[in-house]
Amino acid sequence: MSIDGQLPPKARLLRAAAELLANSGGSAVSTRQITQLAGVTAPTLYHHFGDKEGLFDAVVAAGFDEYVAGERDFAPSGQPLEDIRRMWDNHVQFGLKQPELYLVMFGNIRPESRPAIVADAEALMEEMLNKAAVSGQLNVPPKEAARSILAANVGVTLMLIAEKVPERNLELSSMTRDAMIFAVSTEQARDNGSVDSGKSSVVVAAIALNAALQASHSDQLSSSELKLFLEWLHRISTS
Amino acid sequence: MSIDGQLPPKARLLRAAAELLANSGGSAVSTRQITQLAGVTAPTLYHHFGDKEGLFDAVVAAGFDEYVAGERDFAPSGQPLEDIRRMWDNHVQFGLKQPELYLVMFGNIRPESRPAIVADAEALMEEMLNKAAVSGQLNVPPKEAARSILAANVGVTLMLIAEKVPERNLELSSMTRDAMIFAVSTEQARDNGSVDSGKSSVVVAAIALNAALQASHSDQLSSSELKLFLEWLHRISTS
DNA sequence: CAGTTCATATAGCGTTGCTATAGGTGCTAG
DNA sequence: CTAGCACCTATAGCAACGCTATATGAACTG
Repeated sequence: MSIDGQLPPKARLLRAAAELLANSGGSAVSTRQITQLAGVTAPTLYHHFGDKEGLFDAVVAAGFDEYVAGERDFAPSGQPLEDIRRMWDNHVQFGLKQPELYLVMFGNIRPESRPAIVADAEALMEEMLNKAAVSGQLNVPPKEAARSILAANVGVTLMLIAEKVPERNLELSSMTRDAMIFAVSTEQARDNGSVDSGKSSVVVAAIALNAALQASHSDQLSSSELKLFLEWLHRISTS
Repeated sequence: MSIDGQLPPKARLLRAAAELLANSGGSAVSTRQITQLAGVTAPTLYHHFGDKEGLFDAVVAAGFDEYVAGERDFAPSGQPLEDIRRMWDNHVQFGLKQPELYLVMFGNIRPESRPAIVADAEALMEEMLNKAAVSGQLNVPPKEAARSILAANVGVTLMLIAEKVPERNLELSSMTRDAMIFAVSTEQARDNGSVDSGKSSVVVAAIALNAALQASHSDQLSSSELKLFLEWLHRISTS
C-alpha cells in the first residue's frame, strides 16, 4: 500500500505519481493519493516540485526518456523511411501501453509545457528524416515532414486511445502511417521501398459498389440476400 | 456582469457556460462561475444537466451544430474530394477560432465518455467520402478513410492550437490534408479532379466489380460463396 | 380547491490543490 | 563540542471545487 524502499521522498513521489497515473484508468489523480502512496505529506511534494503540474512534468520527463529510448532502440536499418515507419509504430504502442502518461504528454494541451515535449519528439523524427533527405528519398523539407507526420501520429494515437480496447483497429494506424510516409517520399523511394498502395481493381470496384448499394435502395436482392452480399463485399473491400 | 435577458435559466446556463469556456484562456471553468454569470444557483444547473459534464456536453452539442452548419454550408461541388478538402479546412478553422470549445470537443479525451461528437464528425466525413467512393475515386472503404482523415485532421488542429499564434504555419495543415486525401484516392481521381459525375450507379459499379473479379482470382470468398455472389452481382448488373 | 409535479433556493458535505507556520535533522564554523 | 544555519518534513488549515439533501414556491391537473 505504500512505496517505501529506502528511496528519498523525491524519488518516492515520482514513483508514486507514475504508478497512480498509469493505473488511474482515466480518472484524475489527486495529490493526496500521491503523497499517501509515497508515504509523505503535502508540503514535501510542493517543496520538491512546486506544484502538481511540476510533479507531472517530472514524470513526463521520465516517460519521455523511456519513449526516446524506445525510439533509439532500433539500429538504423539503412532504410530511413523504414525507420520512420517503426518510429510511428513505436509511438502508437507507447501511447496504447501507457495511455494516461501519453495523455499527459501529448493530449492535455497546456500551452506552456506541452510544446517542449512535442518539440523533442519532433526533433527526433526530423533527425531520422534528415537521413532520408540526404539519400534523396524525401519530397519535402525534413522539418515540415516531421511536423506533419507527428501531428498525424498523435491524432491517430489519441483516437485509438479513446476507443475501447476490443474495438481498436490498428489498421487505422498503419493506413495513416503509410499515407503520410508515402506523401513525403519521392517516387524513387517508393519503388524500392516497401510502401505499396497498389490496390487491385477488384478492391476499388468492390468499394464503389458497396457505397453505391448503400446509397440507392436496390430491390434486386431480398433483404437477407442483401445482408450476406454486403458482408462478402466488405470482406473483399478490406482484403 | 450577468446574462439576464428574459431567457429561461436553462438557456442562460448554456450561454454563460459557452461564454466562459470561450474566454477562459485555457484555465478551468467552475460551476460557481457559470451559475453566478447565469444568475442562478447550483441546484438549477444539476437539475437541468445532471452534472458539469452534462452541461459541457450540451454546450458541445450546440458547438457541433455550428460546426456541422459550417461543413454543410458548401453545396456539394460535384467533386467529393474537393468537398473533403474544404471539410478539412473548415475543421481546422473551427478549432483555431474556438480553441477552448474545440479542446472540449476533440482534445479532452476521456476514454469512457468519449463524446459522441467524434463519431458524428466521422459520420459526416464518411457521408462525403461515400460520394467519392460511388464515383470510383476512393481507394479505401469510406469508413476507414473517414477515421484516418479525421484522426490526422484532429492531430493537426491540436498541434496548431498548441502553438503560439504568431508561429502557426497553416502549411502544416494543407500539406497533411493533401497527403491524406491523396492516399485514399484512386489514380483516376487524381488525374482529372472531376470524374464523370452522376453516371456512376449501382449497375456500373456492379459491372466493374464483376469484370474485375473475373480478371483476378480473389481468395476472400470460398468457391461456393463466390458462385452465389456472382449470381447476385449479375442480377444487379442486368436490372 | 387539493394534489401533484416541476423549478429554484438555502445550506452544507466531502474533496481538491495548496500553504503559513513550526519543528526536526545534518552540516559546517568557531 | 556547540552554535548556527540551511535544508527538509509535518501539523493544521484555508479557499475553492463538484455536488446534494432538503425545503419552498410556482404552475398545472383533477
